[in-house]
Amino acid sequence: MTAMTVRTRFAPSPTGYVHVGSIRTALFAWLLAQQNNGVFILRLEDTDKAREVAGSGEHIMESLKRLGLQWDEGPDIGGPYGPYKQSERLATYRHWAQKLIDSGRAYADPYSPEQVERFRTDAKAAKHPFLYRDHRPNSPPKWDGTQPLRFHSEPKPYHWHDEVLGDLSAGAEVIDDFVLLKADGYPTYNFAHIIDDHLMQITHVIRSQEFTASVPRYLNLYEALRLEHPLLATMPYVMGPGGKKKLSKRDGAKDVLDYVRQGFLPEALVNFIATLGWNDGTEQEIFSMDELIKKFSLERVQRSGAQFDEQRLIWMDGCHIRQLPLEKLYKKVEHFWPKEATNYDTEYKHRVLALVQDRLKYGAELVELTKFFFTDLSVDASLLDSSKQLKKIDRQTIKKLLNQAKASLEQSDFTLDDVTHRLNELLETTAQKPAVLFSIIRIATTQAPASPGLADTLAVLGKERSLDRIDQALAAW
RNA sequence: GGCCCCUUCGUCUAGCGGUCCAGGACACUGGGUUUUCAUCCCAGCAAUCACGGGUUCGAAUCCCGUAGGGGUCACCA
Repeated sequence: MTAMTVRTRFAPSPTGYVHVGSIRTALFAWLLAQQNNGVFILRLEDTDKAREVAGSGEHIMESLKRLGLQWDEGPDIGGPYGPYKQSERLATYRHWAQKLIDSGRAYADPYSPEQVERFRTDAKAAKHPFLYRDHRPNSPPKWDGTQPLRFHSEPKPYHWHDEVLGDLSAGAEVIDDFVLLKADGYPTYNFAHIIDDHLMQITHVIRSQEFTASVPRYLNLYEALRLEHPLLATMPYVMGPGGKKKLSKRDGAKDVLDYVRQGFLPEALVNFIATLGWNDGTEQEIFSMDELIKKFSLERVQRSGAQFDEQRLIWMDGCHIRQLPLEKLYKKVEHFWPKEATNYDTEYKHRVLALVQDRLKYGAELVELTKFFFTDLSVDASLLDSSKQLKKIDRQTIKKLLNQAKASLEQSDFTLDDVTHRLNELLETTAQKPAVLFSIIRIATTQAPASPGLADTLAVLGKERSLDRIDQALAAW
């Protein structure tokens, strides 16, 4: 007996960008497909033309691609069960709607939107849940395609299993006659996704929490259609700051592409998003893509919401950066050099990158961290005053020490070994602590509040530039 | 209001009846590594496991309540 191919899907509506919360749903669906040698499908649910945002379909695809979540079937590349854009599948939905009409399980809604709205507000005023079927017409008109088409539900209680939440149940009171086809001819999500998941042979429906309350209605519809339902898995929300509300665009949730643009590594973003609400049961925190594919499981997905913590993402990106071989890191941060770096060859930039790899947290930080390797910064004497070690030492002493350093470095060939040797020698001849002597030289040669190790920095900077900067500092201090 | 779901350090979490007066990580604090910032290493801070009842020799873990939070009740997804 051959196991059924696992087919998962990510089905966003093109109404904007994807934030961390929705991308996590996509990631888990993708991981599940990869781990089972299955198929990951991208389907665009563009059935609400009022809310649709032009270009967001492309934007979503770009986001997935940049994170490495490539789909096997989708609107741009097609596949055996296309089209993968719901607006291009209208005839299919009408066909299935007709089946329901024929079996007496769908009927035309005779009310105007205002009338339905009135039913709703009345129910709300009476602190009652709104049920359309309380107003179900006895003899609905023949459906002519201009009225909404409603599902004729058969209310009953349901028990079902959710791969994440476990066994769930709900009573008959939540089952209602929801709209299948809107007056504009487009299907609702509630109808379209069921037809598509079936036709596209989806095995696992992984979706966010707001849909769990609707599951009993879906189950009722599956029965009316005589279809088996796929495995269902509910993802908890990713919460925004404060932890009370789900992450949302309204409250400033960032586009995942923004993180990519800031130079966060895809593998770090994926690691972070995956471990926000999932872990493998060990104390491991840093996972490669391959490890995630191997170890992921729906059963270990958290049942409660998880708050988004950017600090943790920053830390994690630093971890991934440090793990990367220099050459790979070089390729990934190519776009983040200070603009002055264009005048320098790749060998020099490699040497600079090697020095800052340990302290780099994300790509965009590269500018601040390496600026002084590429351009002379104006001499800033306030750096001396803000130094814990130097603020108590008078300018004359500082300049005297710097002159001594200059004298020695003028003799150096500026290899790392020689610079190191001379710096050590200077500590002895000046009888100074490194905290004092090295700070002076460091500030003189970098004019930066922070830099890599002094000997390394000088060796990369080179003799001419280092001595030049020492002279400038001596003149200005 | 009805229905459904959730509840362990500030945050992400481990834990599926005894090895937990609760472990790890982020953040924070202090110390160490020839300067700074960072890495790395040590140490510290931090949850009476939402609360109250049971069950049990024994409960963060099982059961029942309560409270708090969230979701849903659209011709949005």
